Amino acid sequence: MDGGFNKARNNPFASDQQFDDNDNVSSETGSESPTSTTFNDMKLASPKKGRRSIQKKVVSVPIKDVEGSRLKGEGAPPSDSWAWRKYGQKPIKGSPYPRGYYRCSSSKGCPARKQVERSRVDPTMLVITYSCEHNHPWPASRNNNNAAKQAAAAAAAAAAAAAAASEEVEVEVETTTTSAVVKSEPSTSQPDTELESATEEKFADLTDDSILTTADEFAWFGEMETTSSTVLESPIFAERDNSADVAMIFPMREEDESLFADLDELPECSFVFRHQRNVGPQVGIC
DNA sequence: CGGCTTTGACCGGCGC
DNA sequence: GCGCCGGTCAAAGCCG
Repeated sequence: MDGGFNKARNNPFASDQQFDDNDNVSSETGSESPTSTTFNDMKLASPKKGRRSIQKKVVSVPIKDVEGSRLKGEGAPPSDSWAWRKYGQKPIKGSPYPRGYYRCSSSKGCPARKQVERSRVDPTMLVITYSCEHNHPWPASRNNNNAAKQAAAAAAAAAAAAAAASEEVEVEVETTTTSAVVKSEPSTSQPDTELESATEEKFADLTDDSILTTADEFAWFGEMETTSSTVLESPIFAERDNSADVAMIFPMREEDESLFADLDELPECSFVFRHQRNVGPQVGIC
């Protein structure tokens, strides 16, 4: 127990408690709008330990969106094409609903996490907080990059799902290596039940839509396509082409070798996507 | 049998 | 210094 906990303390994600202090839209504040999504670059300000940069994103999703996906109890997270393993649940003070803690299980060592709880201000809304770390050491070997990329992809998917899940999304992210803005206009024709496929849609368009480059450090993400092939091939995507302009924007990776060599210095989970009608590129970084 | 959920306990951070 | 609180661990049980 205690030993295990100490190990957890080595996890740069641990002790992100204080993020809430800086995160104005943290679920703790209950100030998030029912359809708001925020994605903040959280930095560990611990004066004692090495700083880690963690991004946190808060999403509010109508519960009806998640019901039928993987509902197995209160606060069940919406399916976002990535595997999340629940590792804890706690009652939160001030909220009648418990908060569930999930960790990405899509790949080993995936750093992505999320917290799911019902909004105390609107019980019909589910507040999902995605978090991912910056400056997380990447696997040195190329082989391991796949896992790392999957981890990043999961985090990216989380952000993408968050963006898609919200009718109105505005995200601003700044990292040590790049800065980006994510905006998502309300998807007027998107049925609530499509939340589950929201993330997939992003990847779907990626396969045949424009692929742009905003930062070469995203090169690794291009390969992620292969790991998400099943998602990319989802028939749902075709339908969405008309209702929203969704595209993942990736740098092409002719220089994979060199790029991966630099992964140690890259933000852990970075991706670029577009989810806005008739608008420019959007970027989500986890 | 492996993976996931549940649940109680533990620890660190923070406020008072 | 103490207590509260949030986040995580890990054992046990469940499920496919």
